[in-house]
Amino acid sequence: MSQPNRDVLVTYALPYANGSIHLGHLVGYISTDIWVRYQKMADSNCIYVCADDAHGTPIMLKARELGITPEELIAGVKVEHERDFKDFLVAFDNYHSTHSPENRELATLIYRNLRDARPSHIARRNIRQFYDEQAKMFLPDRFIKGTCPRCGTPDQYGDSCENCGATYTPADLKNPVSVISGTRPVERESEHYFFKLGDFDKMLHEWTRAGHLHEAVTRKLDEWFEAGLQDWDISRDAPYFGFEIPDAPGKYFYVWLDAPIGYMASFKNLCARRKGLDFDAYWKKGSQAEVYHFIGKDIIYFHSLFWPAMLEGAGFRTPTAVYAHGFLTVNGQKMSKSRGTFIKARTYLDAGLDPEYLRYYFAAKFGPGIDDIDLNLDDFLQRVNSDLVGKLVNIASRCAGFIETHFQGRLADSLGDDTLYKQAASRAAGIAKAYEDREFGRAVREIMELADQANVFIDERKPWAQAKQKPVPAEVQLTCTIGLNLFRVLMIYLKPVLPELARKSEAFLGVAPFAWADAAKPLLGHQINPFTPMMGRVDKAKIEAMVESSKEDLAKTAQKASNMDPIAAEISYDDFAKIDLRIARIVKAEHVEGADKLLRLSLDIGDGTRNVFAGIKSAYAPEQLEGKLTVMVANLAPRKMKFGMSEGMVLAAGPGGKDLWILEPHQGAQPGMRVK
RNA sequence: GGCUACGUAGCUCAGCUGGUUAGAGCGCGGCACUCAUAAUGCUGAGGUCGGUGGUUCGAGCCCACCCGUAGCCA
Repeated sequence: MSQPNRDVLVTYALPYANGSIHLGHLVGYISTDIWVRYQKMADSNCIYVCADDAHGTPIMLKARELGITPEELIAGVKVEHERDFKDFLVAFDNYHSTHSPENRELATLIYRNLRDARPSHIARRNIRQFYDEQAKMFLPDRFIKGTCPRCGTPDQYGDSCENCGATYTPADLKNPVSVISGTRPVERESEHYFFKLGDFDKMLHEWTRAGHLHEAVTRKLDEWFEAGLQDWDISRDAPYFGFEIPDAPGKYFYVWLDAPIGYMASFKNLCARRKGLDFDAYWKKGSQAEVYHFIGKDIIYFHSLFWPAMLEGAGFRTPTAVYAHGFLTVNGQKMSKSRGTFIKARTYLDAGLDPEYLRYYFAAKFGPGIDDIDLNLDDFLQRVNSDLVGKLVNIASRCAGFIETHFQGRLADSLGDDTLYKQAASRAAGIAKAYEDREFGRAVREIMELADQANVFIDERKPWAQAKQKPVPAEVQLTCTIGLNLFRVLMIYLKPVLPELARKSEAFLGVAPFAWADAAKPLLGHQINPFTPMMGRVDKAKIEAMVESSKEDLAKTAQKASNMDPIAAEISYDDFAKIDLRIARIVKAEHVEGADKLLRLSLDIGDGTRNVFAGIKSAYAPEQLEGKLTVMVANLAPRKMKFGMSEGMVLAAGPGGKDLWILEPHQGAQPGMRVK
């Protein structure tokens, strides 16, 4: 099945340099890694590149919050990401960053090519957008919150409602508030740069149905063609962490413009170090090399519309295929912080779980479609233990002892009856095709079927019974030689999924690293090494520990991430009871001469009026208040102020300025009633 | 709300362009074996294929509507 001379470049979507890798990410990185490892075993010249996606507002703000530069932030995250990938045996040929000289150069080149095309594929026009006057920046939709215009749910993001699913623009929100400063944003005009996607309508229409995509993906994309391809806003105003647009001071490339270019940049960075690797041979128009982008289903349209159009417009080749996969659910549900199923890669490893368990489990469920993959933790434990330890490794384990003790660790010179071996070896092409087609689930099913056959075979031959004869018959050596050769074939087939277990198997058998073609010929008359357990069983306690520490993990970060004032120290009821809160009628409200912030309120609490100065002038006019009921602290020690005595205090909430709201009781409450 | 997927035994999944009594693995029950990390083999019990209606000689597979789940909506 090997196809020499195949030049293959593979990418997986770039992780955002703003947070940790979690198990959901790993579905994609691992499945892509499996495909790449298969390609390499089958003699393709296959290269797997990736990078951190390092630009954009969230990274800029997170760095600001941490009091470090964005460069420092992304450098730290990159180290963490690379360590996580390495520990899950995801073997990139290069891992770069979109904040790199290569990416700046390529983004600039692509932009210039698009802009200078005749007619130009870049347009400029003014748009209105929300602006935070305090933070002095334009706000992305996700940084504006407000009340959903459709269902009235408060505290929803500027692009959609989590409650009713409505999508809208921030301008539709009721009471919009900037997440950054808490102030009300204002609309402001600014010039933006647009990529004229509509120029590529015909090209994309053809491209999306020319075998580069899964059928379901093509159907999904038809939505955009029907609606008509709109211009794509590729610029953002300063302050922004990214690359400044050429000849456009203060304007930056939107993070999604330079992110896919990061694939090329990472590859280019590798070309500079690896002999014989030529950037143009892969990316020039008309290139015969194959380029595959593996992605999650959430970012299909960036990769299947914008990206091919950009490449086409800028004079590069378009991808051979874009392969989208589904999302990860845990125990049948979306990953959840409160359930402890939002599991970081590092949390899994720290719990002492073997990364190959997860690689196997994902592989067993992975297919070419966009169906979600469920990590059922009970199933995970049973399936991995049964398949990997009980069936697969067990074959080696139950044969090795006989060879070692009775035959000095030497395999027989022939198989005797080679029917079963030939049968197993003949499956190579079918399993190769399953890998090639990303039908890893099918591949695993076929391989485990062979493992079952091997165990049945050993059971039938009963070497343990024969080994009781003196001298031990050669039949025992034959049986175990067949058994170990079947194990070897299985490990060759599984090497893309289980590279570490394959490495241990190679060491045990005393052979060079497995290649795909090795399955065709048995290992005979060969000295093997003593067997040592290669893989332990999944420990239920470790899974439980992982879930528990995921809960703790998220509890900590949630606390840190929240802008909310921390809840004050606990008090007893007695402490609370000391505060005498009363319903009060505002009988009079007036400005105080010489005071910027204060209003003088006369409050009636049933036993005559009291004089209270309240710092609410910025939010209320006196006439808005007169006659209203509110709540006051009635037993607060009187305080002498510049303008007179203040005999209590009214209760109000809000960050201050215009955003200040006094409390008002429901109808029926009367002045003087105690609030308790 | 619109669109695209998905919804098959307790669990995880296969089911080719519609065709006789719907499959596998795990788990569970029984039996056997004891070489092996209490691993393995044989065997058994489990499903009105999300719901309703329709097309057809015939539907898990086609159509309509509904319910549930995931993702997307520049």
